[in-house]
Amino acid sequence: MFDHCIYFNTTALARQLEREWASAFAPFDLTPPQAFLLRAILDKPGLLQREYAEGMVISRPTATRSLDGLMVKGLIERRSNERDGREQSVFPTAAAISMHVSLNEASVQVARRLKKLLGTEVFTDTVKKIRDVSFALK
Amino acid sequence: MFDHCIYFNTTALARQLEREWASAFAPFDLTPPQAFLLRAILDKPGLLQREYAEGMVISRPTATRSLDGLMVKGLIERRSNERDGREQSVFPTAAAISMHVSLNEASVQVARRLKKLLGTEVFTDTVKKIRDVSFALK
DNA sequence: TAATAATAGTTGCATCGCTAACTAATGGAG
DNA sequence: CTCCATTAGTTAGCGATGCAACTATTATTA
Repeated sequence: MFDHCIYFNTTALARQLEREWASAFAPFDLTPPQAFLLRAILDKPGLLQREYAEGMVISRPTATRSLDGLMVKGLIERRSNERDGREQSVFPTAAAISMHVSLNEASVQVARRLKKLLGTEVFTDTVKKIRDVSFALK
Repeated sequence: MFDHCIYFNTTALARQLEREWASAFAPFDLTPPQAFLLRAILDKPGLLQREYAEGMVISRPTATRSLDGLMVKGLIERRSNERDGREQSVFPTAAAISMHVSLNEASVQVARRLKKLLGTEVFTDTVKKIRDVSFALK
């Protein structure tokens, strides 16, 4: 019934992909949102929470709680900024740093499997189109 | 950083689209998931909860709770099946039926706007590609 | 027929996401 | 310098979603 609806099909796909990446990150005891946020922090440590929120395209409240979760797991730490008391810079702990490579690898493997399943070209073009729509909506 | 990641871009787009359709359905006091489920029921009344769950690509527990919400709003009713005591058929109330046309229209209008924004061809092709990935993951 | 398996639906629990509203700190205008 | 606006982050409250485990009912099998 909603075959041509971009909302319906995108949200459905998002849920399916969530499951794929959940399996991939399960060995690390991380959910996909946690894992992606951590990967962003590992890639560019020391940014503000706000900046990670922007990068992940989530609201700041969501970022607060995701970071809370990562802190409970001992994977990040917040450091207050001296020049501006409002800001908090986020850094990965040693435990997180030791996961860096394998975390990225886990994600790459899922993507690789999908690429094979769909064909590299289709895969790449699909991602590009999704990004285009996303960009147009900003 | 996740520019080429299908998970990241799809979930981000899903959240953006959620917002677009939320505005469209706000006048009806319905969230997008509620509105889409109701539209499915209006389109094909009398199916089992399980069947609507399948159609919407959500789990049965989620369907249970979404239908609870629609029932509280007086938009659907559940009827126990006599031949099989486990089953419950779902029907729209008169109140829901009176919303049918304008509900669909509200959704069409958002889609129309996006189509214009992106170009009909790009739009259609994007939806098709998203569906292809979704199908491949089944 | 009695025991077991399968199915429909629900409930408990957890995560993720949002908006609105809040606190605390900084910046700017007067 | 003081008042007001802005900004970073948090909290409260809600809905959506899933998995695991449960109840009730029906179907199957021995």
